[in-house]
Amino acid sequence: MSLESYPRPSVTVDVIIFRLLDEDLQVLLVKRKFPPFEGKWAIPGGFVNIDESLDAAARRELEEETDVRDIYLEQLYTFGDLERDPRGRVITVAYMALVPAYALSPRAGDDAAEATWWSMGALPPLAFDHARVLPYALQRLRYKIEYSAVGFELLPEVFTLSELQRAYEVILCEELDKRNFRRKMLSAGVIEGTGHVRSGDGRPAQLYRFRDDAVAEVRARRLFP
Amino acid sequence: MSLESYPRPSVTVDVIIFRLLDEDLQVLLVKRKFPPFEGKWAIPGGFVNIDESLDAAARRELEEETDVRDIYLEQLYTFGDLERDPRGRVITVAYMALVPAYALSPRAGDDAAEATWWSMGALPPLAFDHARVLPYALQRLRYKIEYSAVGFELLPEVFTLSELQRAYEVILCEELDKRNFRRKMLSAGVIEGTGHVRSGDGRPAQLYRFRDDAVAEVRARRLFP
DNA sequence: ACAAAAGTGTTGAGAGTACACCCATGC
DNA sequence: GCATGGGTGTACTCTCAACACTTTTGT
Repeated sequence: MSLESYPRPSVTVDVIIFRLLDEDLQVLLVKRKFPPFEGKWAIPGGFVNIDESLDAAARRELEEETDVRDIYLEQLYTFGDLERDPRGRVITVAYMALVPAYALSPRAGDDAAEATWWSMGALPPLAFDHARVLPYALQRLRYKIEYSAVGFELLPEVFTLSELQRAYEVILCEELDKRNFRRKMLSAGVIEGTGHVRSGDGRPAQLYRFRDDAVAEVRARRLFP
Repeated sequence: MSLESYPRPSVTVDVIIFRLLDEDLQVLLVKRKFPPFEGKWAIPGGFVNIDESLDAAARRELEEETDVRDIYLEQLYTFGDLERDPRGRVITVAYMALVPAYALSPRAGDDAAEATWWSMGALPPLAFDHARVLPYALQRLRYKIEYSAVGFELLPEVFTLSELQRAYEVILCEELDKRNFRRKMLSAGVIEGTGHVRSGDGRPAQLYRFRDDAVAEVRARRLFP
C-alpha cells in the first residue's frame, strides 16, 4: 500500500506558551480574524512544513511569538478528534513552552494576529478544542513541577527563594511552608547561591541560580514496596 | 490560509502491544514483507483514515491484532522526524496497549503480515525508528506502573498475590520484598479477595481481582515541601 | 523605632525498609 | 515426611508536616 493512496489529514503544531508575571500564571493566545471562530482566541500554532520535523515546527512557531532562544519546549499530546476543526480534518500536536517573564512577546513588529497574555484563571472564549487543551497543559505543568525542575524555566536567571516559592504557589494554587520549602529546595541541590543579594523592602535577599548540571528528577512514590 | 495549500504529511498510528507471559514482558511485532525494511520487524500500525479519530484508529489497529475487547490503550508520543520513513514524510502517533496473556494473538486467520511476540529483552532488528520507540514505551510502562494501577491490565481477571508480584518484578527488573509488597498492595485497596483459592505445587493461594472502582493514583513525591 | 521581608530548628507522626520463620497442600 | 510455594509481624530509619520567632535592612 502506497503512501499516495490515502487522503491525508492536515497536521499542525500548537504551542502553549506559559509565563509567570506578577504572581499570575499566563498563557499567550492569538485572536482569530477570520471564520470559523472569528473573534475567538486560540493557542498559537500552524501547519507543519513537509520538510520540517515536529520539534522544529514547534520551535519555529515559538520563535515567531517570542524573542528569546533556548526556551524549554516539550511535546504534550496529539489531539485528533474529527470535529475539532470545522474546516476539515486537522490533527494537532500540542507542545508546551515555559518562558521567563522578560521574554518579549508578543513580538514587536509582528505581522501575525493580535497576541495577548491571558491569566489562566480568566480565559477568553476559545477556538477549536482549545478549551480542552489548555487544562491538559496546566495539569501537566503542575504535575511536572512536582517531580522535576521545570519550574525554573519560568523564572529569570537569578531569583530569590521567596520568588521561587511564590512561583510554585501560583502554579499549584497552594500555599507552601517557607521553612520546609527552603530546606527541601536547598537540600535537593538544584540551586546554588550567587553570592549576591537583592535589596528592596525589608531585609535583602540572597540570590540563587539554577544549577544546569543538576538532574533533579524525584522518583515517584510507589504504589508497592 | 487554506487547508489545501500545503503538502501534507501522512499520519499513521503505531500500537505497542505488551503482554506478560512466563515471567517475560513481550511485545507484538509484525514482519515487513516489502522494501524498505524488508525482513525487519515493526510495531503494528497503519494509516489514520480521514474519517476516524486517532483513538479510533489505534483501537482499530489493536483489534486487528488481538481478539479481546476492553483493552487498556493510551497515547504515548508522536514521532515526526523527517527521515524516520524513507518512503516519505510520515508522522506516527504511538499508542501503548496492555493485554492479558490469554488475549489470542496474532489473530487466527489473519491475512495481515506475520506477527510474533518478542521478549523485550531480546528484540529482533527493527524497522523505521522503532528502536527508539520501544524503549520509550517501556520507560513509560515502568514509570506508570509505579504510581498507578495499570499493572493489572496485564494479568488475567483473577490472580494470586505472587503472580502480581512477579508481574511487577518482571516489568521493573527488580526484586521486591514479599511481605512489604503484600502489605502495601492490600492496604492500597486496589484489589479484593474472591474467596476462592488456586491449588498447585505447595499451599493453595488466595485469588484476588482488581477493584474497578479503585482509583489508585499515588501522588508523586514532591521536590519541595 | 518601626515596618517589611528574610531567614532559621525542633518535634511528632507516618511511611518505607529490612529481615526469618511457620503453614497448608500434593506427592 | 518432605518438597513446594503461601502467608505472616516487628523494629529501625527516614521523610514529611506542623509550627513562631529573630535578623537585617530602609525610612
